[in-house]
Amino acid sequence: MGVYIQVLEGLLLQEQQVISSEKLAEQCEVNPSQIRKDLAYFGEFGVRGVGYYVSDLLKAIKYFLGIDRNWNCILVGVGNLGRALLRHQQLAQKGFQIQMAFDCDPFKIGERVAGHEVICTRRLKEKAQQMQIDIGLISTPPERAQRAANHMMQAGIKGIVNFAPTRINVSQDVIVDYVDFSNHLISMAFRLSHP
Amino acid sequence: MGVYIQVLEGLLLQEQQVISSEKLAEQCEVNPSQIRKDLAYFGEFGVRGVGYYVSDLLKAIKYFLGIDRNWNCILVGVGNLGRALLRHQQLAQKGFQIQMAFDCDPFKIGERVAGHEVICTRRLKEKAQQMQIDIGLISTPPERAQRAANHMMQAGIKGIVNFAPTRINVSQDVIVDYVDFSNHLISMAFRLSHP
DNA sequence: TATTTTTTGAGAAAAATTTCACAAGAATAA
DNA sequence: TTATTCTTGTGAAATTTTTCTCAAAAAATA
Ligand SMILES: NC(=O)c1ccc[n+]([C@@H]2O[C@H](COP(=O)([O-])OP(=O)(O)OC[C@H]3O[C@@H](n4cnc5c(N)ncnc54)[C@H](O)[C@@H]3O)[C@@H](O)[C@H]2O)c1
Ligand SMILES: NC(=O)c1ccc[n+]([C@@H]2O[C@H](COP(=O)([O-])OP(=O)(O)OC[C@H]3O[C@@H](n4cnc5c(N)ncnc54)[C@H](O)[C@@H]3O)[C@@H](O)[C@H]2O)c1
Repeated sequence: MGVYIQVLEGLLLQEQQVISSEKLAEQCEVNPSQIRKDLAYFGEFGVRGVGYYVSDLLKAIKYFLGIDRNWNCILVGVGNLGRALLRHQQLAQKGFQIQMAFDCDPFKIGERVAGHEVICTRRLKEKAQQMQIDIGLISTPPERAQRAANHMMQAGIKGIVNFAPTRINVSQDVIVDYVDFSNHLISMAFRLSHP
Repeated sequence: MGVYIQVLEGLLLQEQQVISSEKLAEQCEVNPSQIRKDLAYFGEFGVRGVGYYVSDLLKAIKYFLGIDRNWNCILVGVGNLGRALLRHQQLAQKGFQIQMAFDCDPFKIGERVAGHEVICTRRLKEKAQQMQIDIGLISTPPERAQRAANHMMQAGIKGIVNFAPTRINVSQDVIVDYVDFSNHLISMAFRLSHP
């Protein structure tokens, strides 16, 4: 589904107003029926004989996915990856604004990164509860990921995206999503080895 | 499959020598049959009544996936994300060593990042051909990703991992893998919106 | 040694996903 | 107006993935 958004945003920039499932499928590298099935799932957005109106379709997809609004995020672990994420303006443009950044390293606390003052992790609960935080991003070393998750749960955060390559245990009302780049490299290694 | 490695590596550290599909499944948050099917696909590694020998299983999985060797990588685009990747030692530990880093910004060329001298992208072909490079990582802005890919293809690179949120066109003997964090955030937004 | 327990490997069944095929709606051309 | 072309939405078919089940192998116990 993310691909559709990516390609449709591109079409919008090129000021293309209408696209057929066939053309969209080509750009997304999927089957046209796949696209029609996916889109039909949440409404009738196409016009027979014409195709889909790019702008309307984008709005519909975003509404369906729940990204027609802003989501408040915090980040724990201001290291190499954490800094990159804080400086990555596109996240905010897509509606995922990192509101605060935490670290436990006294040398990092107080430092400013991309307009954020790095705050001590011990103050996470207090700080995060002042604002309604929806999503927590973990970019600590793997052995600290569980601790970061615990802090987030104590602050009532219900969605955690974990960039550290380790599983974490959470109460069952919390949703965890794991991001692991190395999986992509592994997949690449596999595909290159089995031509 | 990446999850299995992650969890098995953890078990190895804890010096646990044997694990059953049931216990492994618990930690990986998947179904035990799933694990047995997956593992049986490339051999008989389990021992009935006992389970799987962690170390042997890891070796077998790594061999099967083609990550029992080193893969030479280069990176194009030494910005926020590029720097994070260059400084991320775990990649090299996993057998994906970033051998060279390229950028087109004259202010960045010559700079040293994590032991790498940033090289002008125009010299990519010449430099990359001196060493057998397997995989190219793209961390340029999206509008420059195609150009980066073209440079890589000219140097004979057959695997491209694209961190820029845009599709790229490649000749059919080149494998592309797309990494897009925002997909994870979108998925999280969706799951939080539909409880 | 015989019996019970544990746990895999794999065939069968179930579920989910993807693709096909085409009727029907909308635009265009005759 | 009528025929033709284009393209969606959807039921049916095909394929893939996941889960269930259990015989059989290995270890533990009696
Ligand atoms: N650097 C990358 O490109 C990259 C890529 C993929 C995954 N990752 C993963 O992301 C994580 C971070 O990687 P990195 O390269 O930024 O590491 P890093 O060591 O540069 O940064 C980790 C940061 O977390 C902080 N920290 C440690 N414990 C903490 C705690 N309990 N609370 C708050 N902050 C804490 C440290 O002070 C440090 O600033 C790692 O798990 C790594 O495997 C990194
Ligand atoms: N920063 C993040 O955390 C993050 C997260 C996810 C995805 N991304 C994606 O990764 C890419 C890079 O993000 P960033 O934040 O590092 O951006 P950035 O602007 O900091 O870095 C981009 C770098 O690419 C270089 N560059 C531009 N054109 C080039 C070319 N033709 N050849 C070589 N180098 C070139 C620029 O000089 C710059 O150094 C973007 O596409 C972004 O969407 C970034």
